[in-house]
Amino acid sequence: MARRRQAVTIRHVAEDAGVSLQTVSRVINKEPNVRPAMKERVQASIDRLGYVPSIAAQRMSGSRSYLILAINDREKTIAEWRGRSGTDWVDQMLLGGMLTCDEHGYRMMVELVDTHSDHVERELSATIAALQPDGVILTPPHSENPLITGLLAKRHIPFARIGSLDPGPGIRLTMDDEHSAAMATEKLVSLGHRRIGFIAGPDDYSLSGWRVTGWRAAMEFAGLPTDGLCEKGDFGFETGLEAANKLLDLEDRPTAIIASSDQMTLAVLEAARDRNLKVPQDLSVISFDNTPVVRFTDPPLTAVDQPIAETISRAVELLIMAPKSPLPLEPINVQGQLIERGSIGPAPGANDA
Amino acid sequence: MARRRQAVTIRHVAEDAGVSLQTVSRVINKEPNVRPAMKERVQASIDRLGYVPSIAAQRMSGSRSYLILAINDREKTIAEWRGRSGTDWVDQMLLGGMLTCDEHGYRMMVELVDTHSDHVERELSATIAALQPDGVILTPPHSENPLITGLLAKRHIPFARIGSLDPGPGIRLTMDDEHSAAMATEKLVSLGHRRIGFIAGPDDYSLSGWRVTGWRAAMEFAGLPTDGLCEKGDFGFETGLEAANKLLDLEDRPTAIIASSDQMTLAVLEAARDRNLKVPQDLSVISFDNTPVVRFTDPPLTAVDQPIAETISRAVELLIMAPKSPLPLEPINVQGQLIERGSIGPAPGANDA
DNA sequence: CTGAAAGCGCTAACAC
DNA sequence: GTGTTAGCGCTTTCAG
Repeated sequence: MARRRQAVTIRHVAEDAGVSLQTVSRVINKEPNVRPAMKERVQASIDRLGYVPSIAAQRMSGSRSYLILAINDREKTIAEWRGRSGTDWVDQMLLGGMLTCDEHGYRMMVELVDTHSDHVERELSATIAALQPDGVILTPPHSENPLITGLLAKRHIPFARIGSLDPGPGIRLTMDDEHSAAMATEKLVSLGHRRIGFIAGPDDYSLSGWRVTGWRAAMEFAGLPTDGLCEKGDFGFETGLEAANKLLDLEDRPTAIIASSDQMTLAVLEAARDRNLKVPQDLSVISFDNTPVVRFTDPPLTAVDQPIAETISRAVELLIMAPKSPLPLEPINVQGQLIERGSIGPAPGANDA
Repeated sequence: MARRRQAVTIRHVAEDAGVSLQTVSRVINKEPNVRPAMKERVQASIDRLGYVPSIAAQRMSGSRSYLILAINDREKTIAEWRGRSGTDWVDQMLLGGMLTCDEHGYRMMVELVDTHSDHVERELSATIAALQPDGVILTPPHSENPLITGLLAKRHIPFARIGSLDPGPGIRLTMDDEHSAAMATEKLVSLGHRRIGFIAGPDDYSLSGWRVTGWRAAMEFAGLPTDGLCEKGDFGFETGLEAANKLLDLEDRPTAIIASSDQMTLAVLEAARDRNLKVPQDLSVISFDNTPVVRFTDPPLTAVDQPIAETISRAVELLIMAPKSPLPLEPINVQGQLIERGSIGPAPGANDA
């Protein structure tokens, strides 16, 4: 390959504007101590020459890399891509992350990391050494992996933990899971449902617990029982089906079910079909995620939207600002909305068959 | 921000192994002229110290950046993300691209570029100057934008053009659109259909034309007419609906329709529903793309799968090899498959109402 | 086969 | 306010 050199460097700009490299550097980095007149002259040269700083060189000289790294679970992400499940988590991350990075002259890179591997640390160290990101976004279950958070903290790399409230370093952002679950539950209560089942996510996601808490609190507030009405899955279809079957096989079966992911809700729909239960006439269903698939099921799913794009956008913003303003210590809550579609209705007047 | 330095550099490795920087560099880059014994010693130090080269430094000293850039249409991509349409084009690109990059120690970055803007060149130049990618993947409609291909060629940056057969620089890769369309058509013909409509994509995508060609050829081969049976959309739902309506309003309306995207096929389904046409009893439907949504429609869609992941993977591989082995001049065809689902059936015995 | 020197483009630290 | 100097970590010459 031809040894590619930078077409136009800071040196060219300096010569063109008749100033020192440093002054150009100051203008690029919007540093103070440059007279407006000079600044303008330099900027004019930059524009005319079409100069753009090389991020490699910037990074080399010890400044920022203008790179934000978003880390996702390797196995899960690949499985979703391969299965073409329609989960658009990564897309929404990119939507929120890339656009916000753009605004600040940053770039976002996505990395897949295997949490369960015993060499997470080495893997992550390698990535950090190679890329030198200015900030890292951790998504569950990485957000609560002490090997990862510890490494980042030790390296003094600002990072955000999505879906984690654990004390410790890093910005914590949640999508207000407890409140969302309560909201969904209240909605069903207001429709007259009294037996509302809940399918929780796996324990290694903190938000699984928060959602259960929200559901339970809303149920108790309404004076309704929760015993035996909570099953658990791993967010996937298979386990969702098992959980749904258990709930629907209860003697006094629920007239409504909230499931902690779209895939598990798909399973609820299937379980209902198997029993000739009509949704929403015989069974109301509310989902979590609001991925594209919810509009295509029969009936379309009422779902708690996860504001992924906005959450990542907030995270990016805080990470970029980190050098200037310290990271907030308090968790940040980006609230989700309940998007109503056809899968919920009034509780059936009669009891179950 | 704390001035972050590389934790362990090539210098540490050199000292640890008792050799010169150069030798370490040679080992890293798998260059010849290193005795196996020495190589092993150095590699041992690398492993022990957990050394990873800084890509910034590598890039700086004029070698590779280990970066492949994948460029997508800005407006379209953002619209799809925002609309949560379930299009997983970007995900499939990442699936194929990231994993293949990984294997070779490369990284893939996704960029959104606005083709229709009049400053594409400046925008792209800036990105290239900042990132210095070793290879670029162009997706339609960028693949055929001479401003872009010209710039890349001038800069001697290896690039791949997905979905383009135009002569000129860059590797050309297609998903064999003509053949796929013919295959879909033949399938319908074999089911007894004689009036098979086609909804083409927009003209600024070459592959739109190839698909029409494939359909027309198969129809002619079967001795069937095509007049008035080809409408056009922009891959989106709205225009798909218009096209579907036109076809279904024909006096001698088609008993089968092939549409050039899943979104347009969704529109065909809706148009059929509006007319109380049952799919597949009254109307058979075949789609292009095979995005996640096709499994959730009623009935699920028979679709031509676009092997995006594999195509991007091939492109990445060739791009990475570019310095060693010259880019192939001939186009590369990655063949798609027809995935059969419930939306096709035998042609109705009687004519239309 | 191995090593020493020079420099990539930029910014930090310091002088003026 | 502005310029000068000295690297950052690596690879590329070019010597041995």
